[in-house]
Amino acid sequence: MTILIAEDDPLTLEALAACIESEGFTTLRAADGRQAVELWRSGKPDLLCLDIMMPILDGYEVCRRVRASDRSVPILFLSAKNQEIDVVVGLDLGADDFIRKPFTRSEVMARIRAALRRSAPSDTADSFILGDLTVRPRSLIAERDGKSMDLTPREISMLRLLHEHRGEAVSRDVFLDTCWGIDYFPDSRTLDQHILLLRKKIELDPANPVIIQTVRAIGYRLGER
Amino acid sequence: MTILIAEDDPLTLEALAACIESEGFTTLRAADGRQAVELWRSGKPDLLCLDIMMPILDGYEVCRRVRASDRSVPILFLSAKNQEIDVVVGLDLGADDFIRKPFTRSEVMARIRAALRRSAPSDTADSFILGDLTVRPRSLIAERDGKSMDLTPREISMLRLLHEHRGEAVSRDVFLDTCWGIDYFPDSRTLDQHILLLRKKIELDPANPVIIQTVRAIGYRLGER
DNA sequence: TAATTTTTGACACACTTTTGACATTGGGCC
DNA sequence: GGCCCAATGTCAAAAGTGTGTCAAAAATTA
Repeated sequence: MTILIAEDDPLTLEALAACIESEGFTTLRAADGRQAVELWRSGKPDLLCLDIMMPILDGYEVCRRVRASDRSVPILFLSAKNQEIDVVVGLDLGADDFIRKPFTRSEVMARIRAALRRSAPSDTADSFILGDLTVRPRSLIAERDGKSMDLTPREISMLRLLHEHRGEAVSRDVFLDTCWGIDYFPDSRTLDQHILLLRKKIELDPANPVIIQTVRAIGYRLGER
Repeated sequence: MTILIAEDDPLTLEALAACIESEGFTTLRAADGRQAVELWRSGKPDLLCLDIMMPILDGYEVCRRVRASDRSVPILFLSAKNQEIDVVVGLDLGADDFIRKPFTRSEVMARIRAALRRSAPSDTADSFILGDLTVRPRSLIAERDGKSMDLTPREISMLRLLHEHRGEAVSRDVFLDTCWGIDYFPDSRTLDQHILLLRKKIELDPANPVIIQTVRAIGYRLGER
C-alpha cells in the first residue's frame, strides 16, 4: 500500500510520513501541487493526502486533476482549522474526507484506514508475491518495478503452485498433476520447456535462474527471498 | 433516496430532517438507538445519520449492529464538538464520516452527497474517463480533444464494464453476461467483432490498441491510465 | 423504406503448447 | 580425476488454440 502526501511545510510533511510509514505503508512525498500530480501519475498511490494551501497548484486543483481520470482513488484533505467552506468545496470535488489541523496520529490513521477500507472491496486479495515479482492471476501478468510482463494461464498456475509450496521443492509429478492433468503422462520435455519459457520471462538473468531453481532428481523450488 | 436520521433531541431531529427533505430526500426519523435499528431493518434507507449520544442504544452500538449485516450502506455520525476519541472509534467501526455539531446546512448536505456518491456504483455518474477519452453514456458519445465520436448503447456498456474493472482483465464470459444476457452463448465472433468496431472508433491506431488490450485466454482489459 | 446496428461464417494470423533432436550438466563409480 | 549415465537445458518446428478481420446477412431502429 502506497500513500501520497502533499504538504508544503517540511516539518508537517516529515511528521505525517513518519507516522504513516510506522503503520507499514509506503509514502510518496510532494512539497507542492505539481509534484503531487506528477507523483500520482508515476507512483500510482492507493490514497492521497493533500494539503489545501500549497505552492503552484493548491489541493483543490490537484484533486480536480486526479479526479479527471480516476474517480475512485481515496483523497483526503488536510485543512487548517476554521475552514468550513473548504469542506463543502472539497467534498463536492470528490474528496473522501477531511483531516483538520492540528491532528493526532490516531485520527490520521483511523481516517486513512477508513478510506482504504471503503475503496478496497477485497479485490486486491487476488495476487501473490514472488520475491520482487507481483503475480496477478486475474490479469495474467506479473509486475516488477511497475513494469508488467504477460503470462499464460499455465505459467500462472505453475507460479501459483511454486508459491503455495514456497520453501520446499515441487516434484515434476506434482507439477504435471497440478498444472496439466491427473492422467497426463509426458515422456517428453514439456515441463522443462515451460520452465525455460517462464525463466526467460521473469528471471533477470535466465541463464542463472534465481526465482525458479532446479532441484535435480526432484523438480523445482522457489529461490530464497 | 431514503435517509435515516437518529437523534434524541427533537429540535435537532426536525431541523435535520427538514434540511434533508428540502433537497429531495425521504427521511426516516428515530429518537433512540432501538428505533433506529428497527427502522433500518424495515425501511432500508440508503444512508444513516446517527447521533452518538442516544437513549437505549448509542450511535456506536447502532453502527455495530447495522455493519454486522450491511458493510456498504453509508453511515454518518453526528458528534458534539471536542469528541476526538469518538472519531477514531467510529471510523474503525466502519462509519463513513463525522459531522461535528454545530453543523451548517451546507456542510451536512455536502457530506451526505459525498457519502452517497461514494456508495453509488458509478453508473449514476454522467460520464467517465478512459485515458484521454471522456465517455458520455447519456449522449452516446466519447470525446477526445473536443472531438466527439458516436457510440452505440452496447459499445457504451462494454466501455463501462471495462472501466468498472479497470486494473484487471474482464473475461469474455463476463462481457457476454453483462453486455448481452445471462444465458447468451455465442460460439461465434460476436464479441471480437464488437471489440474490433470499438477499437476502430476510439483507438488512435486500431492496429495497435492501447485503450482496449487483449488478454489471451481471458478477455480484455483497459490499458494503463 | 432506408440507415444503422448486430450477428454470423470463413479464413488468416498470432500465440501457446507439444514434440523430437541434440547439447549440457551434475553425480556416482571405477 | 575421468568416464558413464541420467536428468535437465535448449532450440526449432509442428500441432493446437484463440483472436483479428472482412464481407455479407440478419435484425433493429428511425
